[in-house]
Amino acid sequence: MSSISSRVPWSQLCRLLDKVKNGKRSGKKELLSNFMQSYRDMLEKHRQLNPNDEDSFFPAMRVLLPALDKNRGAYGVKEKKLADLYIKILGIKKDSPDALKLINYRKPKTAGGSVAGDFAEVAYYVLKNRCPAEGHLTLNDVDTYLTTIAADHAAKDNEGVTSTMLVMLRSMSATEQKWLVRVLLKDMQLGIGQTAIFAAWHPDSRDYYDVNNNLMKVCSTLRDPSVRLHEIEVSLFSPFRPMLAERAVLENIESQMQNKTYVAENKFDGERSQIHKQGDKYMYFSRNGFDFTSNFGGSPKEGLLTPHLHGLLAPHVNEMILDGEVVCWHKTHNVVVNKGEHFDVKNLRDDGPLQVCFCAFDLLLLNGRVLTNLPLSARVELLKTVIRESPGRVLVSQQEQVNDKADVVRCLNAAIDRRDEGLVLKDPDSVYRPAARTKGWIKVKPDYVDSLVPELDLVIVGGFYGAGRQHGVISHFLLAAAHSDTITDGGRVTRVVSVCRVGSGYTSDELAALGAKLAPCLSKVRPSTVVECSKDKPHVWYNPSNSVVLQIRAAEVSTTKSYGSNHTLRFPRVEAIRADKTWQDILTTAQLEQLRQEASGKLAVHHLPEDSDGVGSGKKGVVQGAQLTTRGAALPLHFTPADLSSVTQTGSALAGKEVCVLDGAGAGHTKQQLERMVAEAGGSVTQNPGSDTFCVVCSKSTVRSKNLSKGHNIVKPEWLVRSIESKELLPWGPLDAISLLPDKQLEASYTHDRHGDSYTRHVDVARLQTILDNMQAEQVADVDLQEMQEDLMEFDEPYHIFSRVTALMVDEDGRPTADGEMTRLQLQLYGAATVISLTSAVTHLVCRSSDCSLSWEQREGRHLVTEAWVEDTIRQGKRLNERTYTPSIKS
DNA sequence: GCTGATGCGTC
DNA sequence: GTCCGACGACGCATCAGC
DNA sequence: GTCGGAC
Repeated sequence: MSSISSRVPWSQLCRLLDKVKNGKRSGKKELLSNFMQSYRDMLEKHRQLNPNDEDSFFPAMRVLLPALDKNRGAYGVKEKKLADLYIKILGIKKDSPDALKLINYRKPKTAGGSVAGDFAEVAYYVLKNRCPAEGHLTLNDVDTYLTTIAADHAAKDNEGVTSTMLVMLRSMSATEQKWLVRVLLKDMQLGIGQTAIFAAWHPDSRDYYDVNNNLMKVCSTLRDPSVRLHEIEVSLFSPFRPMLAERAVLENIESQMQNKTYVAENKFDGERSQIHKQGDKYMYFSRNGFDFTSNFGGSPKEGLLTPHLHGLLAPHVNEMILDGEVVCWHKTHNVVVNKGEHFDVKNLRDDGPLQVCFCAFDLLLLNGRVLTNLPLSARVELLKTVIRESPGRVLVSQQEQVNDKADVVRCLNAAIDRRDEGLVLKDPDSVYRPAARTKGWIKVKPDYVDSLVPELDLVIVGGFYGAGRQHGVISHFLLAAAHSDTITDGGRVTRVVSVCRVGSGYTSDELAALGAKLAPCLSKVRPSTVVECSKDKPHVWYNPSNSVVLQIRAAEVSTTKSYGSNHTLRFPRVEAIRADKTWQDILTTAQLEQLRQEASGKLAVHHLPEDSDGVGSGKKGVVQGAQLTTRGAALPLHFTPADLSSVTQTGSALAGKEVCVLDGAGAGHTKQQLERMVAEAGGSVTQNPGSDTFCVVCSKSTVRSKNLSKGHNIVKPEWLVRSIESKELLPWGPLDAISLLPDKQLEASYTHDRHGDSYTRHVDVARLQTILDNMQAEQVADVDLQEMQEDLMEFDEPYHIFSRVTALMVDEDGRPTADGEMTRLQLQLYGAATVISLTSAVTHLVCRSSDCSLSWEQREGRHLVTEAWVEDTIRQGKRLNERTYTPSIKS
């Protein structure tokens, strides 16, 4: 029996994914829901014929949510390996332009400005002329190949991976490869995430996934959204997503604590681990549901922990699930060692100075009884009865009551003295909610508090191009400290060494301003003042002597071999852009070393004042002059053309829209005139269209416009002028566009007939003439519309119920209408052709209303049916008699 | 056998 | 308030190239 | 892990 996935062409799924990616948010959900519903319908029918078949939506779901798919292992390929792989199987030279595009996919100059930073998109352009125009694989084929790749990677069979990739290359179009790449990279860029996708599938799917980390189960157990799952609980040997903690804001800590008594625990600095036990069988799962049983021990006879844990459990404990943290214990110093200190708790050696220690803080199941709905206080009481502490091996998290901010501050100060990572505050009445971050637990760390950590001023010496949303721009930086050994007698800094990279803490506006400030100190080669920093060469270098100083916040200083200073920072982020400082004012390597020694690397050494006022006012005098630079304070954003500064806005047709004007020829304007008009109409202008760009304006198809057409709507200057004149955004018809993205194509097909005539708008004489000319010429626009129809999804037999149906949606007066999108999609999904104006090919007029004024003569023998005919036909799986669905005829 | 790249998991 | 993606550090495993 | 931004 063939599965549904073997009847879904991969090409068709890719078209859906393209539409979802390019669609508006609400549209994304609807597209997915429609797809899921039809898949569900087919599964249901399939199951009626084959009651024992286990087929489910899983093959499709793991494509939609590849990052959540734990049912097969890693592929072992990311951008770099994929680049090598493609270069190999395409047989292109390693230094050819296309090979360089793949390897340097982030660099705009080599990869191509508009697609740089999106590896799948870069690959698409490289593959475009090198693979078939249309693929013939099904979803099931791709699913099988992916499983093969994962298996070959696990078996270290590189040749196997290469040959599978080659087979797929030969049977897929470039677009299909693009989506394959996204699945392999586990980053679909759909603009819609697990929450929405789960919600579209089944109301219980998110909760169910949270307790089993198993997409296959989610799909096979939850089939009908109207059938709810009553028991959604953690269960033995299924990894659940552990409960998380929300970040504390010390100023508001009492309201975060709901003004009641909480308990404070140590925040252990190790790795989250859940231990499942039944008799002598044990399993260990990490925070993300990965199985580390082989490291810690599947039985009392093996592993780093189970042999020591087993005997510490009370005799009556048969089944049990513990939640806690595995940390490292120093055997001779008798202390817990910070995670920052160069070890891996999962791979400790028995003969070393460190051993695994489990810090238990919750008990979720005991002897068949699920405890998640008990209050924390009750769970912890039970926890104490099932497990005995043993120094250095097992300990149970100690709790201390905290009533107000002063109590929290006292506990935090004590944590700072112990060099702990921080505190976790818990509501003793709270139940255990898998994966929830905001329902009862709060984490407090010293580095969240301004006054507790020192300012670390470092200078920018390098920049890296970003990916995804930050594509095409320098988005993160290499930072350096002053090299103490080379500071001269006069105290002048002459050399700097790298310390860390940083890529967050600033807004996008601040990043743009930073880019402008850094432009003058760009350097093609490493400046001689930057001492060579072993690994990770930045894409561009900056001269430290006139570069920008950043104030960095971090949790710890630690030693490293990755950076020239031999020091680095844990959790670095930008606190402020210090326009008032130069490289003469930055941290020195000697100071870094001192900070590292001072408090085992922890940067917080001071106490907070224990009167509650001291905290709230901490913000004031602490960070002198450390305000982040704001937009407009420094240079104008580098993408804002200066010649528009004098334009005054006179309209709002383009309010909030960013437009890129390539030329203005068609409308008798210059590029600059059009740009000014855009600004006057409230829009903004860009020279390099990005993801926020509304449209690209140009009069004819050029190399540049073709390149841009993959990610942008390319429209003609006439449309721009007409829209600005009529003071509103006119919808795009086929005549207005050089090329439209798929979602806009669909829109255009609804609002315009096949000759470009708008259903909803008045047409002036000049435009009418254009339309008439166009009808005679029968040119591009018509072809586009036909392609668009062909692109719409269709399924193979036997689900081709509407084959040989050509449908036209009509309103109650029998006139073509753009409404009824759902019915139109359903028709297309099940094999009908749909058109947007009355032609001789039309076989069915589908009326949105239950009565209709169309006469028999006007129908010319066509079927006239209500939308119910479509719905009922799909539901029953066979084409129903049209006559019983004829609308009543109005006179 | 060493080293640097690359990927995959943790935080 | 929630969700999401783009970023930071590490250690270990693996592999290609010397 | 942190962070900013979209919704």
